[in-house]
Amino acid sequence: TKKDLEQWFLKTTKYADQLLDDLDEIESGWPKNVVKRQRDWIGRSKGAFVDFDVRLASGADDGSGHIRVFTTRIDTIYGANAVVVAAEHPIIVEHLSSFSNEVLQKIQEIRAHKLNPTDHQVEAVKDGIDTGLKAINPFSREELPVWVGNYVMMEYGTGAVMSVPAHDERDFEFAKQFGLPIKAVIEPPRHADGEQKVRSTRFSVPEEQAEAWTPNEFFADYGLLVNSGNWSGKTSEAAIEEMTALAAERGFGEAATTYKLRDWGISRQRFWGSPIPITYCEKCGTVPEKYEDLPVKLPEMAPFTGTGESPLAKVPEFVDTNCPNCNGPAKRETDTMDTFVDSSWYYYRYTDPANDSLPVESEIADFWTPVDQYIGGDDHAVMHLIYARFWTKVMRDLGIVKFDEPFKRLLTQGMVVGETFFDDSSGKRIYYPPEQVKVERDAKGKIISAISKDGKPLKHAIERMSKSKGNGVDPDEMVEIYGADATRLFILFAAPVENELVWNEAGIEGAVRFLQRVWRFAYKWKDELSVPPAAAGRSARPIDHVQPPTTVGGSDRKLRQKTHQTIKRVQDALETLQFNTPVAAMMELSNTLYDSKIEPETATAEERDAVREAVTSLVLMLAPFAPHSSEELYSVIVGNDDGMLANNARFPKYYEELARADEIEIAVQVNGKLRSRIFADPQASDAELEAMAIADSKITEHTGGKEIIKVIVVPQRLVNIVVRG
RNA sequence: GCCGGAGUGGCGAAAUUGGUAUACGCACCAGACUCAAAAUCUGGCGGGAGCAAUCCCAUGUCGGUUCGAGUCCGACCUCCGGCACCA
Repeated sequence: TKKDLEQWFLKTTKYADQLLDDLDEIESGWPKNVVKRQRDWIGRSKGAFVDFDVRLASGADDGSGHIRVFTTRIDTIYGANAVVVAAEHPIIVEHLSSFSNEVLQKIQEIRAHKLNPTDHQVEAVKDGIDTGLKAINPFSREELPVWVGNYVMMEYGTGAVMSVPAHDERDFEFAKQFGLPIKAVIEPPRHADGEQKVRSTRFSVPEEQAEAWTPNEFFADYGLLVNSGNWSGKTSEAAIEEMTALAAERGFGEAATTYKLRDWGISRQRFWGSPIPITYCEKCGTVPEKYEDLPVKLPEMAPFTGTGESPLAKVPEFVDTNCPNCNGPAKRETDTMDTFVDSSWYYYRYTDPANDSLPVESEIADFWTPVDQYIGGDDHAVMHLIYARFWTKVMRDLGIVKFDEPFKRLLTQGMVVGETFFDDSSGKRIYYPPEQVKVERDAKGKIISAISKDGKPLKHAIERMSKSKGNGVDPDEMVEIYGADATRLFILFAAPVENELVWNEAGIEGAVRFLQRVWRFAYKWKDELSVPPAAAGRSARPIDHVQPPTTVGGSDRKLRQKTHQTIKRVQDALETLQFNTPVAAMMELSNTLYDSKIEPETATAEERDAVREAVTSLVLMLAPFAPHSSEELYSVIVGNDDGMLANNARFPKYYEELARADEIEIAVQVNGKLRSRIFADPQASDAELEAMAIADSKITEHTGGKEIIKVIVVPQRLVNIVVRG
């Protein structure tokens, strides 16, 4: 069909090495598991191609050439007992007429099973048949049978492998299944004393009978070559290098690298999407649309064909066109592009969205990109994030951008997930909404059993929320009940962004209470909060709501200290994209405000300033987390409704000297065990701390009558006294 | 099977990266207010012993390094995720 033969591809494989190697460049800014998945997906494998000459069953050389296999273990080639090819391999197609019915039937069977994998069997059973063809091992000149095997994939490597059962698990299984000879040619390496280097002892060759011996286990590690002609005695590493070189020299092979990554098939048979701007002319062949006639526009309407062919093919006004080259009759390509094509470069387009002659102006793209921080779900780890990286490299090669990688840092936020219940006895999962399921739980809340209303026992899982699974939470409902701010605050507070969040409404009340506490406190101090007239005047300069250090000591001191510590904590956390801990820090500040017991009626001038500073800072820091409440409270503070932006508000400034404590608590340990705490001036010297610690009454109880061997002082933190006796 | 990641209270989670484990919140218990309830406020809240000061044990398990380990090293157990005949 058209789909098989006329797909449009982008040559991602051409960039496979760059896509893999450049990961090193961005690794530090990307989540580990995404980098790993990309590496696996690209799947670079270094090895060699080796050509096996083909003979007919009669032994005659019919000139049908050779079968090329890919192997990473050319050092094991003397152990090959067969060449196994995929059912779709050209050599099979070529010789179909010469095969027996039995062989033909097996080939059909394997092909059919591949097209229609009935079940996802964990362990697929090895299957295959000897075709009768022969292949000559170019190293040993041995004649080997050519088999068709269901475990060889046409899509990877060359679609043909040399089967070395003693040193490959799959070949081993295959050989056992069909009683093929198993010959060991790699021996585990040994130390000089004869002890095996490789920990596994499941494979060892009894030396005197190595030739006749059939192992009952395979050994897949590197080792020393045996039974390999002149190569015997070499290490795997050396043999791989030298045998590959020899193959290249003699012309029956070469070093080769293969990838799991495939070229990117971008053809889609849809009535929507970006058209592929190509026409097919009877005279000129495949001709791209003229630059000035771009973009090609899709018709408004297209019928569904039901045949798998693009609906656009049934729209003559679209399909029939003139050749951009000779102006003769021509047909348009009716496939449209994969949506990943668009998502590969939308972020560049954002920088220059109105440009009608270019995707993006190079200078503008260079100014804004690469993207400093990209955020998305880790479901895009391989698809979108590889395509976008590929696209960027192509743009770079076209001279549009000057860098290799589109996203310097990547954050994969976790998803909100919920419990799902389903019945899969029919083979398909039929989901039941949680409210229709009777659930029995143990003391820890773990599900013991789940039964549907009509009495069916159900399986359960925790999955990404979706309508079809019935485990979704309606955000509007949450907003209705708790408010948008509390809902948002709770989600941010409940867990680190990258964690999955199992939805549980229980905690959301805490967020509501916190916002209410802040709100109540601010209103209690309403009349005291307004900014001093000097600062309130509108100016182009941002308003600093935080005053530099003035007072030292006093009841306001503690509050100011907490305020400035909180500012630092929130600021640091936001810079590293942590959103749960800053919420905790702000809750602490709010608690300190209540604990301070400073009342508007009785407060001193310094206390009023301290409270104003604390509340204002809290309101400003809350802006990213609870924007509505924050704006409302801010209007109370500045006395107008223009909002933070118009008022030039800025994130509160933190002063190191104010954040610093007057007195710090120092842990005192004896032999590493906490025995006491002392309070000391932060400036106290190590010697002073040591003296205080040794003099402490709780400490003398533990050190009395014992010899002090040494004392470790960690500045600002602890003193550890090591005693003996 | 192979490859990653993670195991801390009843629960979600903190811990300045080797320095006072359990911050903050939820749930729970008690008290205040109330005719009562809700809301709010106050106190408690890892386990064990003790009237108490205090002591012992505890970050999946076992061992190691260190004055000191949730954090580093080794082995194992469990859970989650990815790949799944990739030659």
